[in-house]
Amino acid sequence: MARFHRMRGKAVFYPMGWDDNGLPTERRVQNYFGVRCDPTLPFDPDFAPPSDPPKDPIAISRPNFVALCHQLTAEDEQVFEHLWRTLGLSVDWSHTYATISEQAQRVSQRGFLRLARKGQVRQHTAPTLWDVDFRTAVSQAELEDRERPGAYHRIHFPRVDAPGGVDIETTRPELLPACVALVAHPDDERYQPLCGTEVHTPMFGVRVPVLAHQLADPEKGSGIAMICTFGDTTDVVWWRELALPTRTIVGRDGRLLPVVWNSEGWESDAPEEATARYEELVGRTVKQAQSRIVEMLAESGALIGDPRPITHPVKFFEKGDRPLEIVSSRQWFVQTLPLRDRLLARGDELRWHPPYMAHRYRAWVEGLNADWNISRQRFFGVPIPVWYPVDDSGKIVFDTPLLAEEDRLPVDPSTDIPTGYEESQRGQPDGFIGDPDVMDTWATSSLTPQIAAGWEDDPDLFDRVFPMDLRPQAHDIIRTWLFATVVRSELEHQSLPWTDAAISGWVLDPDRKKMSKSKGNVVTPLPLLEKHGADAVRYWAAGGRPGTDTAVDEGQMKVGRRLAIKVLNASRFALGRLTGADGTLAVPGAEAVTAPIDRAMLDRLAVVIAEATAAFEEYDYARALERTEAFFWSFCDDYLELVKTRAYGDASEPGPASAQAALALALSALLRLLAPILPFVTEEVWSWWKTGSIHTSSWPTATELDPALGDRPADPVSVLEVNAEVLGLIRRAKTTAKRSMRSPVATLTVSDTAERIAALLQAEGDLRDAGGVLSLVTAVADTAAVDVVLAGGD
RNA sequence: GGGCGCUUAGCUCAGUUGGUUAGAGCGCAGCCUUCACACGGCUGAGGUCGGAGGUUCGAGUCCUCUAGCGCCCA
Repeated sequence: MARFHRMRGKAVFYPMGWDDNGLPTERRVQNYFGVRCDPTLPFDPDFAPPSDPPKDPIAISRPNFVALCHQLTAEDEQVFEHLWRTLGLSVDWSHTYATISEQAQRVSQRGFLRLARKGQVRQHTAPTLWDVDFRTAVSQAELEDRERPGAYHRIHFPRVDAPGGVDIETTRPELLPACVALVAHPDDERYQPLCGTEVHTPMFGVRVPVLAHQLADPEKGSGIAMICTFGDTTDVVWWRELALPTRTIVGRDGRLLPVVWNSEGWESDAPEEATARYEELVGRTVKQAQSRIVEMLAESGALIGDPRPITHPVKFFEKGDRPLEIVSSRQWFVQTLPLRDRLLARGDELRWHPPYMAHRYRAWVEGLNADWNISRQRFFGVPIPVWYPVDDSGKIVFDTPLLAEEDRLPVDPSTDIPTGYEESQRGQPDGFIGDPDVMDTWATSSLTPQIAAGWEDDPDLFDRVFPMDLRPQAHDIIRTWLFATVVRSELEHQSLPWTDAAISGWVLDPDRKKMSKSKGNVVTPLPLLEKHGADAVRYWAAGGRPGTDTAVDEGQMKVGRRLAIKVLNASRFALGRLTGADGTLAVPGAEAVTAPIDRAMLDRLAVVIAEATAAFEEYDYARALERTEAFFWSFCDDYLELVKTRAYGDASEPGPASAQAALALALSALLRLLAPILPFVTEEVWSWWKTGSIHTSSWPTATELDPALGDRPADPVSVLEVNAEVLGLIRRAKTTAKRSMRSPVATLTVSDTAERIAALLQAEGDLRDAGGVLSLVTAVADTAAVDVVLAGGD
């Protein structure tokens, strides 16, 4: 697309960006060097990673860890740049950016501070999706559901003030100590009498109310559920809407936290039993705690019947290995829920390629259920540019954060000092403390248009390129990269960040399976580029229509290579005819095109140019290529064969001059039509007879053929098509007779309509030469027929 | 459960507003090597368009229902 628009005369701004901050880099660094980050350790200026990564990771300080991240991403970027250059991406490498660079950090932190001052990013303590292995919060956009085995456990809750009780069913019995209420649907007659009463949690003796809420599903389990803080996102909704207390038992490491029963918030009518029971659970992982509590529930008689196995969707961090927990923690949130309508309008305003991808965006925005949590408890990322005062008792005052000044950016609050303080006051009473978190990687990559365009650093560039024209990306990150970028642009500039989004599919393995490291079916591009050549690989890639997944197909790469070689050979022929006896190029002017068949070929070419141009304008490079390629093959197979003999003639004769002029016009246009897809072979051929790069030449237009075609309308019956058809029949006759294509035809008899016969005879000489026809007989008839009598036949 | 996409020759896919015998490439078969191309050329065989019903003079192409596959969201 960049090459097409550049040839159309635009100054194309096409930077490359490396998104190198974030978890994937951390994980790669851990595995590559055999280290892990322990932020409590001091910086070791002499640390060097061992040459062989040890089995047990070495704990290193955060600055050491971050240094290794920078080192490895720099190496990886070299590899990628080499790859993209080999592939022939026409990137302006002088505008390369990286999301961890100082400039990107400055933009990212500035973006954060602008929102913070407007109150559009705020911190508060809230139930947060939490990965217990990575020990970080994650956002709604990073969730995925995975089907996992589980079981419904039926548990009896006795009433407090009356005999009897109620059975609930839960897949998370280990959260029983965190139960804060039971809930049933308000219309569920079975439980209406219970609503407003209290029950005891079994074994822990905690009084919890029975409440009604429309989200309780009468069909699910026994129709009444226990609300725990927090088992899933529905618990969070109930907790918020029913104003329930919080009883947190799952820690950030995924293990059960200590609880003092009968202390405030943990009131129990059976504190001794609760303490004894909980003793057995504390410190265990969620999974371990579950098996133990089920045993205890069975012993105590509270478990009714056997657990009933089911398979159900469980929420995971997309990069995680264990189910997410929900913990209450202090995080920074970008407001997205109040923006929903504006974001939907922006989605409608954006031009999507293909258009149906707009549905993905709409579904995502309509389904938003939480503001965007951008705090991450990780190490390699852009720091949140905030400190907090510490009061005289040593307590952190979160409500009055100290925002960094914009002219100081980028800052790292863990080493930099807020204005008005001294380093000695860090962590001290009446001092300050830095926010320890970094931002979600999407919080920075959502600003890539601003980073690339030099927002506030280069106003001239920014004015010229923002909003941009095109975001190219795959469909899996519509809800993250695309969505987040729209959010930030809306908040900061009240506009779309780009007018168009071209959404690609995935590259699948040769068996049409999704590539994954764990399956071991990853195909890397460089060996394919080395084996088939960049033009060939690009040809295959260009066949992947927008939005459609495409399997790696070496067969298609071979076809692409054949096309490239064909371009070389056809060009060699055409240019050979345009070279005079003295070896210099001699191209007759366009007005020399007089032969009807030459004009017919150019008529077709004019249509192809229009079609390819329209397709590229719609970002449909696949269609543009298809149209051009189809024309090119028939150009070679039929037109070149028909005019070959004439083209060898003397340029001072009208016939040869017409053919040569037409060849030059067609070759010039064809090379340029193919240049965006096959940049290397077209540039090579261009250099044989033109000055300058084909990639800065002008895109072909139908009007450039006007000097040859005039304003004459295209013939209703194409001289080229009729003659190509008859030539095909001659070839068939020769093939059937197992004769060489050069063997002569004694008599060719063609019967057809007067119109088609007339068209045929417009190129009689060419047809005779190409088919080796000694005698041509034509007849006007209602039934079309072609009879080929080969000479010297047996 | 809601939504989106796909289902056309052995394989991968085109078929734009419904209109003459449904196209391409790969693969397959056969033939052809001086004069652009054997890292080739030519020719050929092979589908009635997932299924059912409907609208229409006419449907792969519009509508309804239905099956299977994939994806997104809940």
